[in-house]
Amino acid sequence: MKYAKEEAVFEKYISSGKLKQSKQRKNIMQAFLESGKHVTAEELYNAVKRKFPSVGLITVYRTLKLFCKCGLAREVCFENGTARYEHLYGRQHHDHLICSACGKVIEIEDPDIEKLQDRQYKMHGFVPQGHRMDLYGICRKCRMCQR
Amino acid sequence: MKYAKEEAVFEKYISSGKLKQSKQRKNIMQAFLESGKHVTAEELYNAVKRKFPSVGLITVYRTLKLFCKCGLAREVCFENGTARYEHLYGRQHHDHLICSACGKVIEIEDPDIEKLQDRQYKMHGFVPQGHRMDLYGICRKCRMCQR
DNA sequence: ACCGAAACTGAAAATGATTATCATTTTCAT
DNA sequence: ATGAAAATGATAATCATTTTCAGTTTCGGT
Repeated sequence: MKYAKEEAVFEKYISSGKLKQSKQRKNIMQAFLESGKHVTAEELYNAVKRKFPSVGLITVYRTLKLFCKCGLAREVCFENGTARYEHLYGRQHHDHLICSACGKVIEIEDPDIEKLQDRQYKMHGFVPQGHRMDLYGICRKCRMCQR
Repeated sequence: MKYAKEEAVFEKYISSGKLKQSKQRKNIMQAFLESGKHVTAEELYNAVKRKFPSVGLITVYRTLKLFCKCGLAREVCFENGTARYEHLYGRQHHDHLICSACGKVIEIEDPDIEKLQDRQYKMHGFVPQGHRMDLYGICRKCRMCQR
């Protein structure tokens, strides 16, 4: 029961709507919780298929949308036109520092920036919901190798 | 010659590569420079077509990519899978405050946040290239109307 | 445990945005 | 003016994602 809390969140969401449980959803959830920082629908599909070959890509898409609705995940899209899903629950919120050359993504946290973001929300009369911040640059290694 | 500087940037880029000028590119550029904050390729296509019905959507796509390469524009994608192009030249850099309910986008600037971002770049040994920050929330108006 | 309505699934087809192909036209240095 | 190189635009292709729909599963009420 490693992910009891996450499962509870999902089950609460399921029962609050008129939704139903299914083994597919359980399998997809398990694979998602074990996955790394930012998964593609397709990547998650491949991970699930290793253990449960019967699930379909379509169901993975649908289930990821559910995760977003219940607050377990968030959809973010980096450069190319493919959506990635990020964990929202049980992991620290973080921003991204991305190397434009090699594509490496470093997760960063900065409480001071968060404070200033809150200031912006207040100034404009917004209720904060969440944010994303991606810093693009060139990492040390790529800078050394010239190209 | 309202946009002389922007045109100069583009021409410099054109001549530095082995590229060529064309009336389509001029027309698309004009429409882009007159456009609002964040245009879709399709929106720009429609704007251009009003004055120059002969240009094709494909050329608009290609030309927008050129604008990105020469530093006049930047591609950003918000929620849905459609890319939007943002002015990079001759306009202040800005971040986004987005209402999740009505979709309104407010442009914000905060020098203090920029400073902290630079600190992050330094801490990780990155050379800064640019960033994007999107703050999601609910605006005052949407909060009032309950839904 | 059984039943049936409602929800879920997965395959195939549809969609929407973007890109590749290619024959034709345009640009530009000579 | 000429010709090579690049640009254009129509069509077709691609890629990620969504819709459709017939068959399957879930679950509350019996």
